[in-house]
Amino acid sequence: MKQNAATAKKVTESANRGQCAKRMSILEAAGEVFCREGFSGASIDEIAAEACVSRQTIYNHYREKETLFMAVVDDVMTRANGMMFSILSTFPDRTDNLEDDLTGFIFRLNKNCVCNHDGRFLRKLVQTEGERHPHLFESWRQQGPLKITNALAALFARLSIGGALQIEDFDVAARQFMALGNADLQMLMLFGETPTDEQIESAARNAVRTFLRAYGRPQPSREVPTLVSVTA
Amino acid sequence: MKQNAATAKKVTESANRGQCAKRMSILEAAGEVFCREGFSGASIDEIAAEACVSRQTIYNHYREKETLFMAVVDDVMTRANGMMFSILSTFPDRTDNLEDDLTGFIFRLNKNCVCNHDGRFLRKLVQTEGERHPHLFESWRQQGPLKITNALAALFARLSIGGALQIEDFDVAARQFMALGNADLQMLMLFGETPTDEQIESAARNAVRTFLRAYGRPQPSREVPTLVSVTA
DNA sequence: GTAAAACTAGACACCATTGTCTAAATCGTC
DNA sequence: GACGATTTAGACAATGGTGTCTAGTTTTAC
Repeated sequence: MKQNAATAKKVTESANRGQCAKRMSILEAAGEVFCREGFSGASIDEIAAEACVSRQTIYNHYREKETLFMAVVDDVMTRANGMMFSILSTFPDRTDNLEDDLTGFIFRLNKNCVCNHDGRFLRKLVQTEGERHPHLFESWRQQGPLKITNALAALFARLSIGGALQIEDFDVAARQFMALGNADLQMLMLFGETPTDEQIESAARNAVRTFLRAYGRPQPSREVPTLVSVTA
Repeated sequence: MKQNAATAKKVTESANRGQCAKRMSILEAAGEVFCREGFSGASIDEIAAEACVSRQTIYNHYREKETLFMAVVDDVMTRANGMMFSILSTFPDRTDNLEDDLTGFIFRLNKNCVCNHDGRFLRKLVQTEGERHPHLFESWRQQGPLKITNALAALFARLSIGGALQIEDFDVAARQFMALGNADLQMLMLFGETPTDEQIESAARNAVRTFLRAYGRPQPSREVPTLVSVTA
């Protein structure tokens, strides 16, 4: 019995490993082609070639083109949301050196969620196929971007109550934080380019500097030396 | 001779008026369908139906689908750029009441360039077909968004030199101004919704308030009354 | 090694679309 | 009303894509 269970498990695992590799290969290739060509422009043959798989295998795993598309969307959304919340959990706790901590946070957010493959793919997908599949992206919107903004607002509220920031509307501040973080990257992304680490870092620094100029408490550290030198 | 020229002109004008109407009707319908379905997904028959025109007429005016697509892109780009510069010329001159003036400016910019039909169409088009036609959008990028940012930066420089703003990097400030203006609208737009005037107005107000908190000179108008009342 | 399962290559019917062609109809001008 | 230019509807071949089927090959488990 024990052996049976063990072998059975081994069988399915092993069987799945081969299948799973094919499935993942197909999903990845399909994502690439759907993203590049759009749903209508993508052909199954092209996907099969890019996945190094026969066309029939695709039809075996995913009944038809539409099913494959859904699977691709689901896959990338799940991955993107997971990454998003993972990054969100690294929001700074301490309030000493808030500028560097926030800069690091938005750098991570941009690098791993906004500018990376999945993020770009998702945005493009939502734009190109959103009208055609409204229900498909509504769930993502609810549990993705919407929750992110809420979570960010809550974190800003904590910092604000703690006295590190002076924010009246936390939701607005959260959206502005995200917007500022993308300000220097939007144009690059719109034209399909992938920003370098240096560009993302610079964008993050600019964003946080302005954000803190608007919402940070009037920095005492910078004016104290001036006063001292004057009085001296 | 005079009469000849006059009649000839009248003839061509009149002939052109009918043709021109058809052309515009086709361009508009094609834009709609290309935007909705993407290049591959759009069918000539669908465009013809939406333009209330026979398929052959489309082929008479634009030799093939690709030509039609180019014409559509060119048309919308020209119109969008014109509107953009028109709005840009309404950037505030005076520095009394800068907050209201900037709010009005970004309201106009968002309403007529970013959130309107052409703006949304162009962004979607660049995203979906940008990879397929790199040269097509490069010219637009050069003489569109890039020039806008430069112009905005120059205008901020003027305000900054005049003492109304305290900006170090004008290019960064210009990009941040645009980004803040879109902060509250981005999510709506991404999902294909058209923001209401109230939403655009509110977004503009939020954006300018934060922008001025970051870059405005420490507002004297708000503290003067306090000082006066104290001295009184 | 064997048997079952998965994969491959290619042929196939079916359908949608592109772009051409033709004959009839419509429009504007004289 | 007549004429020329434009438009229309529909037929048409050619193409390319989807999804099915089959026969043969490879992989995997035992």
